[in-house]
Amino acid sequence: MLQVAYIRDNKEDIVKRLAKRNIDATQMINEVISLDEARRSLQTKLDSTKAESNSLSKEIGNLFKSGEAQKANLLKEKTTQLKETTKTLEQELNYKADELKALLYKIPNVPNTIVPAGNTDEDNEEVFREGDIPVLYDGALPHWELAKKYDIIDFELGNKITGAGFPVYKGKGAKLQRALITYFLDKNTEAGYTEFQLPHLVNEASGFGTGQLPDKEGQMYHVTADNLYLIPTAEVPGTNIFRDTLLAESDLPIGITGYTPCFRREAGSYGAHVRGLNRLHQFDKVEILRVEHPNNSYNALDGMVEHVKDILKELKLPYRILRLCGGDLGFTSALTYDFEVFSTAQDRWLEISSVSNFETFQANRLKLRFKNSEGKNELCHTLNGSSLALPRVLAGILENYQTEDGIKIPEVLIPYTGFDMIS
RNA sequence: GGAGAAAUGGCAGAGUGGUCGAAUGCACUGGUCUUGAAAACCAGCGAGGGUCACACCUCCGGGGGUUCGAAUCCCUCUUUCUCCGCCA
Repeated sequence: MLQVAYIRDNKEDIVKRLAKRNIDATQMINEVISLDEARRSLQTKLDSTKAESNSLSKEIGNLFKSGEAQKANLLKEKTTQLKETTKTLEQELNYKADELKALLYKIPNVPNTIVPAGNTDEDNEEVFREGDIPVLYDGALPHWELAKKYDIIDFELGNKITGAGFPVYKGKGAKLQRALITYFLDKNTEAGYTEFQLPHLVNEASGFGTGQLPDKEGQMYHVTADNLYLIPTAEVPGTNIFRDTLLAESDLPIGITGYTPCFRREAGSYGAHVRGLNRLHQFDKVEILRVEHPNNSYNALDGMVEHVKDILKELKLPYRILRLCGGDLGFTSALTYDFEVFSTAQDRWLEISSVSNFETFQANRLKLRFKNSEGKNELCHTLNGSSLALPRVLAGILENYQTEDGIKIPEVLIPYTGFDMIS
């Protein structure tokens, strides 16, 4: 959520930068400003009415004390009137404030100046590419075929137990999955992130804190009996650690990491692009999350990108990094880098990580602040990224590491799997 | 699930109808002292709204009520603790 004061002071710039998302925010921005003006003038009226009745109350108290009950009772009548005025003003004020809030919830974050303009993923800007694309043997298979051939992932069994999009990992497949999780967590903690185990269900307040609510509830599984939501990403419980928090400047930066399953309802879509592990209702992910001083957040973003690069390099997977264009940028993000692994057998790029700086957009909603060197409370910057999302990394490994004799395990993972080949 | 107690500023913790946005301690900031640091002493120090700045308004877990006036009384919800029950 953007801050009203920021909108007031940077109207033109905001409209210009939001245009990169292909939205014309002029009207919304103007409405915010006029709603805020209306809100403030009501607030002023209400405040002075309350001030009057406060001072009358004091007077009444004093009169009763000095035994002048008659005078006091006269004043009481006056306060009754003021009370009614207060009530109506309060109602009007609440109405305006709600309207303003609802509108603010609808305005996405302002893209950073280096975000390229564009509509679709085709307009994303490739900024880096590394790793050799392997030449595979004749008859190389996509991962869903490999999964069947080596009996390591069972999609049909998942259908039986739950439904589409809930695969069952078996034997060496399960072990490889667990190896990846442990390896990612180890890499992250080595880089200074503190490991957390977080709840997989969150309450409504947390959903609002990170922006899944009020508009995107359809994407989450909802446990209606207890009004809880299954997390779509560890970002939700992880970021909400810091809801309503006032930090000392010396607490920054904070880096945390956590493994969680992620649950996403997603609108159903079928075809090769969502086959196998490409898109699931339940998948595993290791997330990194940072709370930063505003002066350092872009530095930190670069650091996170380097960190993810390092992991992919160790896994020896061919990948590229994209700077997302305005049209592809997430609602809450100011700048996002996507990582994609090239899947040779599918002959396409698979998104495996998304690293973003939200600047103060989340912090404003969360009320996540720190006391700065001037003693003033200032909003922190928040960032997060996947490091990494499991299914597509797994798909990438299966497809790129396949040989006619079986699937080789990347060297860095062998200490974690205890085997070097799936055959 | 049953019975009881509690929720107050960054933290701890007083405060049971008016002068309480709230004692005190810790933490923090500035100063004195010191070669420097520590200690000691002095001063400052909650948040949000509002204002050019003041004034002023709101906030004592959330919501509602009583009252001229509520941190304080009542209702309700949530959470925590203690005891009992049940259970991995």
